[in-house]
Amino acid sequence: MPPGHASKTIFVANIPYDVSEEQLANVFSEAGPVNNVEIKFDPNNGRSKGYAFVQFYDEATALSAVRNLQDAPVNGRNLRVELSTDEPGPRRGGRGSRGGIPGHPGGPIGNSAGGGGQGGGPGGPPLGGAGGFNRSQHENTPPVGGPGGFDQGYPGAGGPPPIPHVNRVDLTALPDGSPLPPGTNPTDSISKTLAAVTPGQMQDVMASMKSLISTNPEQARQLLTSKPQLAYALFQAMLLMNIVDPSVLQRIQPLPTATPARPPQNAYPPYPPASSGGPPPPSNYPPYPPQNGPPQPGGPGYRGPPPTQGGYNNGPPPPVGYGAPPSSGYSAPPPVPTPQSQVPTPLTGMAALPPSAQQALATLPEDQQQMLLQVLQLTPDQISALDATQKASIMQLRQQFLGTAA
DNA sequence: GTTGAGCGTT
Repeated sequence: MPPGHASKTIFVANIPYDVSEEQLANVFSEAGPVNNVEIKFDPNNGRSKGYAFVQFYDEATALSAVRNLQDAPVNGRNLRVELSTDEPGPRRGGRGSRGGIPGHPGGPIGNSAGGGGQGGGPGGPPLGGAGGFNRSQHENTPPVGGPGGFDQGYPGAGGPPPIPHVNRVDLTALPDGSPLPPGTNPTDSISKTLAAVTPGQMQDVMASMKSLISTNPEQARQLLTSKPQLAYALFQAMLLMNIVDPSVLQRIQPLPTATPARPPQNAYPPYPPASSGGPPPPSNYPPYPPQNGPPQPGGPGYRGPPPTQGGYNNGPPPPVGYGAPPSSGYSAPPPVPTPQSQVPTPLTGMAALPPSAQQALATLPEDQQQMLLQVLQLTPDQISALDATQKASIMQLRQQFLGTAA
């Protein structure tokens, strides 16, 4: 590398064997947007070699990571963090397009790992999904919002001293909420706010929240319960970004007797927000990095069994996707009727559908069947009350399952 | 435990 030109990649050693790339990404997203994480594995035993390369989008962030995350404790070991000296071998870059991720041990990690707490990328195709991070080794457009989570100081620039490795959020610095203009409701206000946020900013916020949750869960809990509007906004953002499947909503039980911490006015508003003139949500979210699909044992990329992750995600995996979206790219999450309002569960049942639609539905998991049934049986009045994005989603589903959009 | 891999060829 040219002299004076620092690397965007840092070398991280002393990583516990059971830490996943996602977890590392969480840790290092503290310094700024992370482009790629590669833990090196021993091909013979599938075990982590205890070191990794973390690539950022720019040198300043890499330096910040070295400064701020030096000796950061992760699962009981203190990370050693340095700028990486050597570039990866000459094989990188030019070659890797022949059916699969070349050589990368994307397998042993990334299925149920990670602080996200939800396995299986909902938006991604069930097979052959892209890796968890941007796999490109070359110049990559950094996320909007630019580098840096904190302390972009260069060495010697008189920056602040490295901060300790615990996320601290000054809860008192946040407003409890601001009064809404008359005639607006919290739901729309949140939607509008989200619509004004760029995908890059959204990703930054998500990364920060994930990081907080994994490093300081108790404070994350306090934050979310004391600012329910934030919790709502984050969840809606996750829907927009395809991080969670809308069917998750149907599995959320309303708390029996709610804690006092609830959204400011009415109880949890339904998603999507009912009519009202709010602008449709931004539809340009790239598919959020889906989890690495585990390679098939015996397949080219397989490097042995994944290291077991402690404690995350022991529940059943969520269903993948919503049944076979026909086209590529982002499609807005189909509106999910919530139990508490609007769709009075007109479960006329499968019988009301044409046989072909019944067959298609039968291949889906139970909860998706129910969701689709509801969507497919919306009345024209109900549909016309939705915004354009949602209508489009419904039309697409109806076209797919009923053969007609009307 | 501490600086990255390896079937192939348009």
